[in-house]
Amino acid sequence: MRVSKLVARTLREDPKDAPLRSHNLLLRGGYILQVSTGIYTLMPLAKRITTKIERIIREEMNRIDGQEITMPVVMPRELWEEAGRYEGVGPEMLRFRDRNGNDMLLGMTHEEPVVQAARAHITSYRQLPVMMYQIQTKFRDEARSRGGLIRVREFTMKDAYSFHTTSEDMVEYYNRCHAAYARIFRRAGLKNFIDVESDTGMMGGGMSHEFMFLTDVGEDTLFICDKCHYRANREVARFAFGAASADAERPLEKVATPGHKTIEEVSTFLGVTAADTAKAVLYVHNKTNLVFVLIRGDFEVNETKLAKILGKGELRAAQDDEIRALGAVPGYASPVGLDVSRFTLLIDETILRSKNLVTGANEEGFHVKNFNAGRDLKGGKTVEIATPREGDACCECGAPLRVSRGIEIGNIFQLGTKYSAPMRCEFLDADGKSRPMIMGCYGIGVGRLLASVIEEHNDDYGPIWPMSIAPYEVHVCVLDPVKGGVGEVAARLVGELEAAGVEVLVDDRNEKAGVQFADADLFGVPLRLILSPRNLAQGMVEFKLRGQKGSEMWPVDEVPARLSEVIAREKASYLD
RNA sequence: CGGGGCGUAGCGCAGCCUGGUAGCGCGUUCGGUUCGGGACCGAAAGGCCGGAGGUUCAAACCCUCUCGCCCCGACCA
Repeated sequence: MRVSKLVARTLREDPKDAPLRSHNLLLRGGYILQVSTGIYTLMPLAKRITTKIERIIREEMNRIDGQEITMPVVMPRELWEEAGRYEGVGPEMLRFRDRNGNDMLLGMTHEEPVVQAARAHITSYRQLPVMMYQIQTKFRDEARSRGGLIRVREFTMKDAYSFHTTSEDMVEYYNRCHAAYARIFRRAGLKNFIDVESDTGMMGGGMSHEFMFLTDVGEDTLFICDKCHYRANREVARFAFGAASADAERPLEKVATPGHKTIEEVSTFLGVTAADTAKAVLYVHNKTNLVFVLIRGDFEVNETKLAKILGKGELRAAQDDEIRALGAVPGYASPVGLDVSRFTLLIDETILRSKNLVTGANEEGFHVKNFNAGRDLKGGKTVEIATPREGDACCECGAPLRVSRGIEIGNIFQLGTKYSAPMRCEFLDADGKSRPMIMGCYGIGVGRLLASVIEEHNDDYGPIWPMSIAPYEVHVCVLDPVKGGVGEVAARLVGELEAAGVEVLVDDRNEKAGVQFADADLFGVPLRLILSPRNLAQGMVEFKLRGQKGSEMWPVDEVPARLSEVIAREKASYLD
């Protein structure tokens, strides 16, 4: 390919609105073009990279017996009603009508059609297990897309679905897929990633893991134990509680706290710590059910955990009038003295471990001291819905947890029969009995992976693509092509390399060296050859690795052989 | 959905407060001189000032409404 014909305009000036390194470089190098919020065109360089990433994904999926299919982007409402998800999924699913007035939707994930396919084609245990996957466009109408390709609305995703006769078989396959994912990311050149336990979210089902690329610009918060390697997304992270307080329970005592409502105000006013208080957090679940959460003042409620406990439905913070309707007073609320049958009372484990806490008196301007849940509350359900904090003890080994940020580049779920049962995707077992298939599902965001690779591999001048996914293998700069026959030598050399199967990007423009080098840096091709009258007069060509300072001089006629050697070496370093 | 900000030439921006025939840098085109880290000189092309309505003799500029985009948060994976 010639740079003069490459559809990729590089930018000298910093694009605005692109604080993320990957976003910035993708724009400056002409890799992507925004069409709308969270919707991008991938220009030729980016397309070549994603094609290579997809090739790696295909190889690894095929290696674990995957079969590639393509499912539709547009689906009818009826299909999604079969598993009960049409109503369950929120506005992130784009819905519309076709010309006949049928309710349609844009696929954001493909459990329904893949289950339909399995149901239609698989009837016997003899045919199982099976895995089908696709690499295809998804649309999620994100409330807020951001960061270039990191978080978009339309994106290409590899999604895979496996079907099994037993949970054991599914779990075994889940582990194979787990290993395949690690290979995919390593082959794509990514090093700094881990897997974490995660929430299953709208997918539902049992255990799930997310593969996270660790970076400060990540939008997920992860808790990591460096001692036992427990690691989990904030949404599911657990931690070990300290020993229960052995203090003697003192009698309840009402104290005046005029104008002091927040935990910080109350604890400061009374001269205690936030950990000596019990915080009331009120929610409304499914529009009518009031949920009263009591948690120690120094912790925050993890709403993902809360939603899981409450089950399906909408969850929002309660309004003041709804709180008053229970007889509680906003800012001075607690379950003490309230009719517990009128709401759902959830008591976090942190409360039960503590004694003599300060909590609301349900009276304007008053709190009570020496609240002890075991003594002062009747009813209520004990739960663990506190979000861990940095330094809290690991739930497995007790060592302090470390916090890190990450970008989710892949996830794997143990779905079980969440979709196969309602959709009657069944097989006949050896006893002739009909049973729902046990499923797993596995996703990788291709664009996110690309963006993550840049985040990991770049310098001030541009991306430094790993050879395994680089848009081209070698970038040939031809300085002063009209002088000293440089252009002719370049053409001959490029022809020779291309004939040998090398992917060459050649800068055939009559541009100054600085311009060519700057663009070459933005294109990030890992190997570079520089042809100039100066070098060629000595019969030499300069060879350079992108991102490294030094360079070597190679005799012209040795270039093809030496280059293929380097390419082979580079490629091998990304093989798993 | 809440908070903040921005829409003026392909890109980055000034002009708006204080209304009076639209400007700068980069890029692009043509001619010339240069030629190893974003050269220089000269000429030129390119804008319904996001859209609609209003105020005014006159609106990029003032007012109202709308659409789009960015950042932070909420939400989601």
